[in-house]
Amino acid sequence: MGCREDLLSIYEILNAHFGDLHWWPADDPFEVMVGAILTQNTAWTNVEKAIAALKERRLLSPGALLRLGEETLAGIIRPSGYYRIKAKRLKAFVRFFLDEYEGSVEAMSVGDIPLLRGKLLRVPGIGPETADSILLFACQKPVFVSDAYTRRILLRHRLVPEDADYDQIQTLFMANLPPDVSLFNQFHALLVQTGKIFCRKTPQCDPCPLGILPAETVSL
DNA sequence: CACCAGGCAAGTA
DNA sequence: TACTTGCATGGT
Repeated sequence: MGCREDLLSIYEILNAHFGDLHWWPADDPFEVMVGAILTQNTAWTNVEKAIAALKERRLLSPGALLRLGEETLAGIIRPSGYYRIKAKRLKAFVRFFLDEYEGSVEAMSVGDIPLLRGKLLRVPGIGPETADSILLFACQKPVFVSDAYTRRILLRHRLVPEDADYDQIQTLFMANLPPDVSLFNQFHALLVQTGKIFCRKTPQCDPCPLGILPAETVSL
């Protein structure tokens, strides 16, 4: 009854149901990082509008964003919500990215993971999930990304206690799965996809442990 | 109309 | 340390 079997079982079920989701939806690693900041507590459809607005103006590059005024940037990313604070966060991240790595994802991806994660967490506006999303989806590091859906799904399946925090949930996955970038990528994508459809906040699937995943699925 | 969305940081006690 | 609140648009 180890949780390892549960996690592998969930993965197999969801993977069979949804197939390859090939995340992150972006054209290049820098767009991944920008998207990771813009999607904080925000519906992805809103982020798409903001990304599109940046692309239309050819502003989706570290240099362009560095030169752009914060107020101007805020106006452009307005549809993503929290636009003033996100403009500040994007500017802070771009300064970090250029100062430390000259805007090179390859340069950033050299060196050990805990050190890089620590540096990302020092950038104002980058917390655990945003840092881990950048590490996994932009830098291709074997880091598991947890999020609100991951937490909710595990809670409703009673696989973690109510008070489990981000790091505990991340550790649960990383201690029980091989450190494989493709696996972590697909697993996170599957959890988000599942969450959007079967594990929303209000719809009536309250503390029900098993009705969440697709019908023929679970037997945990 | 109310509620939610792929968080994070600052304020309070 | 442990809660609480602000940030904000667009979809259901």
